[in-house]
Amino acid sequence: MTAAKHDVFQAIADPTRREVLRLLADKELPISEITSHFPISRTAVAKHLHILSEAKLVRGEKVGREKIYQLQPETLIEVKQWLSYYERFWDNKLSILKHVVENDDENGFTMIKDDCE
Amino acid sequence: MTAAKHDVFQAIADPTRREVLRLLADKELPISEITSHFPISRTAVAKHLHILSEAKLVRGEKVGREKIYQLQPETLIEVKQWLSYYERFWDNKLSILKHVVENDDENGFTMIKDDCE
DNA sequence: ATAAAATGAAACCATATAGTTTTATTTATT
DNA sequence: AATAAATAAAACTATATGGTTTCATTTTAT
Repeated sequence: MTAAKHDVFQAIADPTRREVLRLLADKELPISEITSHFPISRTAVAKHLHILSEAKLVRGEKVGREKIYQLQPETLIEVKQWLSYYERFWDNKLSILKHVVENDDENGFTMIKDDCE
Repeated sequence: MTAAKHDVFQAIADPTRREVLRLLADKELPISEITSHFPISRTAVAKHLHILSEAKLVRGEKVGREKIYQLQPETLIEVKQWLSYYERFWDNKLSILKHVVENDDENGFTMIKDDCE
């Protein structure tokens, strides 16, 4: 197959699309419901869904008059594989922790120590 | 800190920039050398490096008349963290293997089974 | 002291991106 | 049968992106 116009990396580059993926991770949803979570038009959301669809991150099925989208999470494995090349640089967990702490307020994560039994 | 114009996800969206990261993973290089690996102008490469720099994926240091760029791999941890949210969908290795096999010729990877002792 | 090397910076260009509004089509509902 | 709901498709817009060429600056070399 020839490479599609949008690949996974481009697809996840947009913050709105990443939010859409998060939504669909919880459950499959029709376009209108997805739209209700964003301040943009339904048409704009539909376009994002097309891009996600091209990248195979999401799959849409027409049911009655609505089109229901669901996450296709396996595709993200491509990203994981790409990342794995760089894991050698931080396969020691300390470097990860260091980075996370240093960027605590930037990344929108609240960090909780994993093994605080 | 306010979000920079380019974040990690946008930075890695471009194939050329991903190749640049690969190059720098091996060793730090000056702009001109990086350029020699691509069919585009030095100026274009410099721009890519600026974007990677904004995203903190690389760091450039001026040494004499050249500017030497090196990889800043910790930043990729942000991507790993983002991905981890979806790991629950394929934390069973079979689904990963399934995906990899099905897309063998598309992703340019040769897969070797990990634990084939 | 000049010339060459390496980069920086500016101006420009074509296309892509992310959004809009408008119009049409399909499918329920009443 | 008529209306409302959900989406599809098209046309348009502003800005971003990825590239170019040209000119200036800084730093070796000869």
